[in-house]
Amino acid sequence: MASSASGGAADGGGRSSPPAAEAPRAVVDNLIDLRERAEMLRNMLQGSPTPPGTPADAAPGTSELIDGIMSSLSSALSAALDTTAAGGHGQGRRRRRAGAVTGSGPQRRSSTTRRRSHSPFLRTVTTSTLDDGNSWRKYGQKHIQESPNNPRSYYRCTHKPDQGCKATRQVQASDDNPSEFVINYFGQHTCRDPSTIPLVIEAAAPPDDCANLISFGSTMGASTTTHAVPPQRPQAFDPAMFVSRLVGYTSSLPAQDYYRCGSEEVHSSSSPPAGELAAVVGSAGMASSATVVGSAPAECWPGGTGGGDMACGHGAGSFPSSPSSLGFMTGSFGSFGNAGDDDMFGFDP
DNA sequence: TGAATTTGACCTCG
DNA sequence: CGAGGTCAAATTCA
Repeated sequence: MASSASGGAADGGGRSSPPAAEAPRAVVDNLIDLRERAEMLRNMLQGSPTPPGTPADAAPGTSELIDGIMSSLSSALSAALDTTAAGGHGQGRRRRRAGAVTGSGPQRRSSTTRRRSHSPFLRTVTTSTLDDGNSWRKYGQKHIQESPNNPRSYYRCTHKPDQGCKATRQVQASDDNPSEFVINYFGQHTCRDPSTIPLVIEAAAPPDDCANLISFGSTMGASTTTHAVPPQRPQAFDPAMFVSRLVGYTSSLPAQDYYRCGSEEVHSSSSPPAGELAAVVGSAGMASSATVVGSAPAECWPGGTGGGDMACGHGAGSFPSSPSSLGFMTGSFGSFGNAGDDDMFGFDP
């Protein structure tokens, strides 16, 4: 309940006004709820049996309408989250520190601190190397209760100051295998570092022979698992095509082997249930057999009430079976479409 | 000397 | 109130 009881805003400079901080949160909640309902509505419409002979796109207007609604909701949600997270971009905070001379006196940190539970995207990778192809700046380390022996290190994208990239990660040595690291990724890279620029989609549509295939594999010879997507609804919205469009592919590469989006990468460590989509988003230069074992926070994926419908990264990055869910995930997986902006929830068709 | 890391204080959330 | 996440001065490194 974001109770601002603690601390009180009475002290000079105090934390940002509680109502102002609470309002965006409520907006976000409402937007999430709205989007969830829209998604349900679309599922209902798409799930309803269509008379034989009816064109696959029986109700294009309805579908597009809902798509538009959800897109708008995603954008609004993104903006709201941005507002909430940014909190006014308080800068020039000074902390009281023994021996430190602070000219303007201690100022309270503005409410930019957000628990990771509110982050729109999370995936966990177990890897033996800290190098994932991105450049990170360490900004903190802390001993946490659940594993006192392995302090958790906090990294943010090197390009945050200059490009405002919001990607962060937490690195922790594995309890089971100290030589491995458990890395939690939050947010996504919006930076345009040349080494992390994603492959550009050159073709307008994937070839027919791979339209229903999503493959999993790594560039280093890890096992490749191919999952066939049942031709459930031959409608305008083809999940596989959507994923292909999402992550891109090049004509020079086997479309099944590389799915990439931004600089984020996702490996599949296990086979998702049949009928469920999953994708590998390969990171440039990623050369480890990292496995995704994490999942997104529940609030991240409306509709994912634990039933597995929304499973951003859950169980090896499995995708939701619902196209609409996919659409929602799309925005969260990479920065594309609206360049430079927070594409966390938006996607550009 | 500038960039990256360390580290303790500060802040939010449950 | 404690745990976890972030900030930023201090420190280290290239």
